[in-house]
Amino acid sequence: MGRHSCCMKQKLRKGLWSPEEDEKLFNHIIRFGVGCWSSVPKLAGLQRCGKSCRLRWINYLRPDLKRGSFSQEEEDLIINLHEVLGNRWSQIASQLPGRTDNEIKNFWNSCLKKKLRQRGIDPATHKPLNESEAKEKMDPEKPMFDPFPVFEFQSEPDQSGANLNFYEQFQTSLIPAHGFCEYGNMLIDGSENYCYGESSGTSCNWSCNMGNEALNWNSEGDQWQQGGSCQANSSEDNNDSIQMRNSYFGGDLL
DNA sequence: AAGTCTTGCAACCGCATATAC
DNA sequence: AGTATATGCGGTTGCAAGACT
Repeated sequence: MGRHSCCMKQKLRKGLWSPEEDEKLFNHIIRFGVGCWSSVPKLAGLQRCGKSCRLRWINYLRPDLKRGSFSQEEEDLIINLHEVLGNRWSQIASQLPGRTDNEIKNFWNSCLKKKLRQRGIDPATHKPLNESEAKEKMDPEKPMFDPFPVFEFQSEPDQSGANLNFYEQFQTSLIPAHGFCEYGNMLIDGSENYCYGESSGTSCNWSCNMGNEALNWNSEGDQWQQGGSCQANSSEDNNDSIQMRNSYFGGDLL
């Protein structure tokens, strides 16, 4: 026996919304704003749970929603973002004004997946299908997409000096040639060479300006700041390499 | 015309995280 | 610090409409 949903507990309405319910919810939020979703149904006179009201507003009633089919630009953007972010629909949606995560998720599942397969691309890995299949056969245990990729950066220059610049290693390792790379809460646009944002929780501040060589990261002692080449602080053990792990869910550097 | 299958979308469910107390 | 409640997210389901036989 599973647990009862909030609607079951309170014998609230479920299923499709009627035009009357839409009107009540819309009018309420236009007049009073969102406030606390759990109190919205009561105040708006609806036999729905707050969760249901929130979803209806976000996915359907919001005035800033863009209606209609996705443009080619939006389609390309979704594919590029999905390659970097995976199924993090809300983050993808945040890059497409007027589109909801639910809408994008549905569009991906019903349309884009098919299109990519027709082009011979595996929608899960964004790699050619035969390559993905071959890898799968070689090692069926190993997932195709590693959600916790580990990147290594050399803080000691190699013989050619090619790794002198820390952020260039960072950029080469993490950022696709074109498209986006998300690192924690930061979003890097690979084509424009910039990033922004800061990680969540207790620490981590970011500001990168790759084009003009500015790079700051400050996380309570562990820090790399720079003007030119990187000053990498490996606080734990002064290893020759710095290992950065991208936390898939939380976004903090470990 | 009627029945079945497929597709697209709206909405629900359960879980994780954030916030309040 | 621990618990309860609210919110946000992604996966999944159910249904209506169109396509197909």
